Amino acid sequence: MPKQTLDKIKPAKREKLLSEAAKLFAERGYNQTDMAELASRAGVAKGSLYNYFESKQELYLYVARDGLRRSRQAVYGELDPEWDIFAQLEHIFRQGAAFARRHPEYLIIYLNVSSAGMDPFAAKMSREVEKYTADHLKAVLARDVGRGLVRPDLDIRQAAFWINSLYIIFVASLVSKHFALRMREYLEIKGRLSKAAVEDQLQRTVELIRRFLAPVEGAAPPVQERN
Amino acid sequence: MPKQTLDKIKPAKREKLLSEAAKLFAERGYNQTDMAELASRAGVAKGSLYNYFESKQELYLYVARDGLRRSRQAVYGELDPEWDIFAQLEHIFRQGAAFARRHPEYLIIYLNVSSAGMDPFAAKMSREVEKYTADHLKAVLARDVGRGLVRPDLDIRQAAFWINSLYIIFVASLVSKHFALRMREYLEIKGRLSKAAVEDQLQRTVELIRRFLAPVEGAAPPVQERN
Amino acid sequence: MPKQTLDKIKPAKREKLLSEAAKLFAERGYNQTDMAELASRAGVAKGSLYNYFESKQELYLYVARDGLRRSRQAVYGELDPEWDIFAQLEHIFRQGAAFARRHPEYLIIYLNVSSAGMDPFAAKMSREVEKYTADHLKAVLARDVGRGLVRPDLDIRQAAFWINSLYIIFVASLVSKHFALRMREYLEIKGRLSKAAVEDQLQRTVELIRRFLAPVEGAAPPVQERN
Amino acid sequence: MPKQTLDKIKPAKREKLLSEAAKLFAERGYNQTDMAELASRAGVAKGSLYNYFESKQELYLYVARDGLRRSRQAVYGELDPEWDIFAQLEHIFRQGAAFARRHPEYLIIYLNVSSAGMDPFAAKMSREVEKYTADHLKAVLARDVGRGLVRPDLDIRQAAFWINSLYIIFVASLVSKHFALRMREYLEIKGRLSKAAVEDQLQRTVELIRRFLAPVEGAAPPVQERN
DNA sequence: AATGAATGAGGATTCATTCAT
DNA sequence: TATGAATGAATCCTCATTCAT
Repeated sequence: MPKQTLDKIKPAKREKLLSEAAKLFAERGYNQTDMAELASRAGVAKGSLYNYFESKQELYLYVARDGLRRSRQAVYGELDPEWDIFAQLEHIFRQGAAFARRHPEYLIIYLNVSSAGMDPFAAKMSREVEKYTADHLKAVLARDVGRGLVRPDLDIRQAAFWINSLYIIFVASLVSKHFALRMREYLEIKGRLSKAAVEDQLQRTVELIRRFLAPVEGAAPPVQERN
Repeated sequence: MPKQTLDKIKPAKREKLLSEAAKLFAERGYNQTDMAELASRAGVAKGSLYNYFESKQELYLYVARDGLRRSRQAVYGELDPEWDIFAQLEHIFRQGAAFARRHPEYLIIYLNVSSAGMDPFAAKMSREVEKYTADHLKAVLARDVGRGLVRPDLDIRQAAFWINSLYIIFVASLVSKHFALRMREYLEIKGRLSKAAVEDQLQRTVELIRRFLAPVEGAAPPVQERN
Repeated sequence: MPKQTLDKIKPAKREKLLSEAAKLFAERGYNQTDMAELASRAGVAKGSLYNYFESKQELYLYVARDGLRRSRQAVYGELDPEWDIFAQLEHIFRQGAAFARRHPEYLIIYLNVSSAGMDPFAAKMSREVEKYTADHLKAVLARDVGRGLVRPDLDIRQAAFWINSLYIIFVASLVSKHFALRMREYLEIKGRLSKAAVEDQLQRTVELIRRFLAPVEGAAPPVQERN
Repeated sequence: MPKQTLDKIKPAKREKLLSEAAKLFAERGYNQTDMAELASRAGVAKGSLYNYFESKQELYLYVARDGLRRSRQAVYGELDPEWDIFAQLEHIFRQGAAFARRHPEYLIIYLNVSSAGMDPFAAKMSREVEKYTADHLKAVLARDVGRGLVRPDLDIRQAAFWINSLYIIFVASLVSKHFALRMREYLEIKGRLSKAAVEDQLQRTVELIRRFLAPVEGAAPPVQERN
């Protein structure tokens, strides 16, 4: 979608631009982001933005997709497909949390696709955002039902939906002022969310899911070793 | 927060104004909503808006809080505090779904408080939005632990957090284009979300929660009869 | 120019209205004065202002003329026409200074008639503002030339013009931020203008004029006694 | 205070803009001047004004200061500091009158700084406006007392104050509708102020001052020859 | 006569996008 | 290709005045 020109500029410059754009869009929201300020922060001329992208909307879309790609890389990049679902989920949550700490901007942008007035973006992005994760979760769940690690009566689609829902709320709580406050309210945490509190919450959530997935008669299956 | 003048105008006019404001804010988002268009849709003069509210921001805040009140009334208004947690949750989810159908605008506005650039609003509203539900859920859970309806080893704060998280995702899926698409993707639903599909999803989610809360040894407790 | 209704309201209310109007016009200037705020300060309804006056412009004109009348009363009201020009001038300057202290608003409004954008008012008021003083000064000067108190070669019109010019600058220095600062700059006065400094300046100015008017050969004529 | 952009546009365009701005501000006053109309008169887009200046207020301030500089240049630019005070005063009054004829707008703007509601501007400009002239007048007077051209008992600060007061009233009478009318009223001039009448008034005023400054025993000193 | 809600023209400022250099 | 000045539609808010009660 961006113009060819974008590929011709120095990678460092391109990185800087995309990174500043993501931060600014996350900070201000789409409408409140000023192309002039963006250009200035990125150290390029305002007009140059229009050499690289057709419009603000294209730029936003590109940044959002770029963020999605980075997020996916961060979360799934080092995930071994052979791990069982429990190992994968713990990995996913932990990498998600780490990514949220490093690049809250991309998660904020993701969360924003569901905002009022962002329907044009939702129409273009939602499916591609969700499909990968949905397919992955379902495939692993199905496989691990087959392996006897997950209870056989599980409704896989529902399970994937619920698990991902908890993941969304979890990462949202790490990057959104509102969701962070909500989490602290529910969990009665005073002050800022510490790294330890996040790790604790992560483990509790994964444990919750483990319990939900595990075959009923026995205890939860042992955590599979990875690397 | 609104000016006194707002109380002095005819109720029908006030209703119309607040209702159109909610719809427009939900449709366009805060920044893209034009006060002139709002006035025109509400059938009042632009200047009149400023007789009722100090600013666009005050108006938005009032509409958001008004929506919260309506939503709470719709969801909790006819809830009998004596019902057990399972009956209450089913009621809450069902009333939430009905309210989402009747007034998606208020839920959309609620979801928007967590959007980028809405921090000023989040700072003012988040706590009051979440506290009521958090306190209520925790109280009922604690009571029903005491009654033996809920397993005693339950971490009540965590449970309340997770239950409400599922509720948020559930209603979001009914009002947001993005979340609706996401739900259809996960659940492999073709076309629009039918009322029946929503009811089905509602029951599955409540059942999931019931299972999670129920004392382990026995089956899930029977659904409590209400009137 | 005001409507008849103005005469029918209680004098105290009318006084309050005119007084608040003068203060507000002086404080903010004509354009920046808000009829709503004026009404509120005066303790009347906004609509009532339009029962008393056709428009903001009429109101302003009335207040300005009213101020002129008060100022003239304060300055000339107790002046004995039989006093010589020197006694009269000292009286005028002193009463002018006292009036400036009591009612700076009216002098400020007078000074404003010469502001940019106030030509419509200048067209209506300037002559009536200036004619009285001009005629009076010239008459007394002419009389006192006849009495041998003022040098016979005096150009009476010029003298009246210059004397009044000094008077204008003198009172402007008492009520206008700019002219006060200018006076302090020229006279090298630190801090606020004290009452004593004003009296000193008054006497110096009157003495200057006395010297200018006095017949050349002799000393300045003795100050005429008045009750 | 203006933005850098102002320096980067073509001088003719900048001149046109500043000149139209001065005229419009002088014609309408600050508040009544519409940025859109200004842009249109200056032949630039409305938005461009905001590329040059942060705000209307900054623009006004710049125009006012620019006018002050031009006025000072016109009046003092060709003044030889070696001239005696009488030659200098005649030069100042004459150049002032000429400048008032060429650029009444700048003098009108100066007079406006003392208007009601212009205190924010007065606070920023008054001292810089008055200090130069005050210092200059006092210095020349002191020097010429030393040279025996001015009577030694003169209170120099007072004299400077009075002389400048007469100058202000003189130029105000050339540019302000109100002061022009006042002058015609005092001097009983019918119709417009002719150039000859202005020159006559100028000479009379300077003669008045000469008489006031001259050492008492002798006649006024002869007019000093310059080039 | 008094009130204050209603009106809408007006006006400062913003900002995505264009385009000449 | 890079730049940033130019543009003008868009938008929040003000306020003199009207008019129904």
